[in-house]
Amino acid sequence: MTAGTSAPRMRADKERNRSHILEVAQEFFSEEGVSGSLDTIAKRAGVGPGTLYRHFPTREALIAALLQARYDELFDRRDVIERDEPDTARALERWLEALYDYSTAFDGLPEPLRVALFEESSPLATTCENFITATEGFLVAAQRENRAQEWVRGRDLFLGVLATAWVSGAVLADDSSAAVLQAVHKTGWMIPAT
Amino acid sequence: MTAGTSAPRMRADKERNRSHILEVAQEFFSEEGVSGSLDTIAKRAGVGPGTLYRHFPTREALIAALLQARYDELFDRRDVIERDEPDTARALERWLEALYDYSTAFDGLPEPLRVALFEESSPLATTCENFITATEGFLVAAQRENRAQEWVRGRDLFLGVLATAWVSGAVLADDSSAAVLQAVHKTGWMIPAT
DNA sequence: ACACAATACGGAGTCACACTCCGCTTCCCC
DNA sequence: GGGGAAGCGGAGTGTGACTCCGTATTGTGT
Repeated sequence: MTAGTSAPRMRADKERNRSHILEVAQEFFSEEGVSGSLDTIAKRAGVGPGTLYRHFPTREALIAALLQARYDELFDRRDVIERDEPDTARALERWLEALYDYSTAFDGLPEPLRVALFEESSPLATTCENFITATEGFLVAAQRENRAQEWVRGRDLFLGVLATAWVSGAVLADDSSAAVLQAVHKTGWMIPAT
Repeated sequence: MTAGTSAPRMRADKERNRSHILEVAQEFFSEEGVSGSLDTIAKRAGVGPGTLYRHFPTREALIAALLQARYDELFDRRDVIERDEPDTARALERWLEALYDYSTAFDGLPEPLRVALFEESSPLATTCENFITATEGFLVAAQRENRAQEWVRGRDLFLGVLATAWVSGAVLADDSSAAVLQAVHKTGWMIPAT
């Protein structure tokens, strides 16, 4: 059989540029947050802006490509939780923590993720959908054992995580608000074990 | 005695321009959200950009001026709640609803408010501080009667409200997520009456 | 009523960033 | 190693934030 429909093999220079841009963008977004200047990324990568935009037509596309690696890692984490966490509420909690870490990967990341939730054309949209589906899985399991409020949905919890991550983005290093808000959120959806 | 230090009386044209800019900005921000183009506001108001920036040196200053009117209204609401709501938890809840309405006044308003919380130089900063103080008042009263978790602070609840408002900013009209998140938040900080 | 500071105005100008377009280069296959 | 397709660079365009200074408007003292 052939290599499959998904990888028509790239020209060498294209592939080289693409991965180099991603490296540079990774570093740049880590320093400046996801709303830093794209032209600067191109300059730092030693390519023209045209090249950057040909590879990643929008900022969201670039972010999506960067998140791809972490995406796989996140779903590994999900599998681990599913495998060795018998307590359904605790499992859901751990999954939400994982999601939180994911959406805190870069400064300002929650914003495009939130937007993507309501624009199906965004390259981040399907990513978000997957997160919601996974969340829904953990949530339903917890609800079946009466360990989560039955009036919440996966979508709501995902938005809650995003909102918490959004707040953290501006929180001072010594401020405990992010932790408190996570606790409020958790106390809100969870039903304590009997 | 003289008119006092606070109002050195403005030149007629200055006063006229200032209030006209505010009218236009009010309408424009209502349509486009608080991150719309300032130059466009100047154009619509029939003044040069210089005039707009002389009156309101930053976007935050303009927003702050616009919020001033609603600010008074909000604190009236606080007084009403304080006067005729004997249930301390319900009083806090109503106050948080008022804050939520306030921070939903314009599209995108939660963002500058959040930023202002961590930049004391912002003209919105003192506004935020007042909100937190007021929230703290309701919260402490509720905590004294064991109707609110003792590990939350006014600042946390304010941030929680902002976060909820932030989510609502992108929510589809028929989506109930905003309401659910508010409920999660409430369930999180509140302790049911015995 | 008038002149003359003082004050405020307007809009052209600068800078930074997003994003496009096309002549030229590089690659790959025969 | 030749030729056509694929990709590249960077100059160019458009928009928005924000400044600067010559000009117009205002209020006041005479």
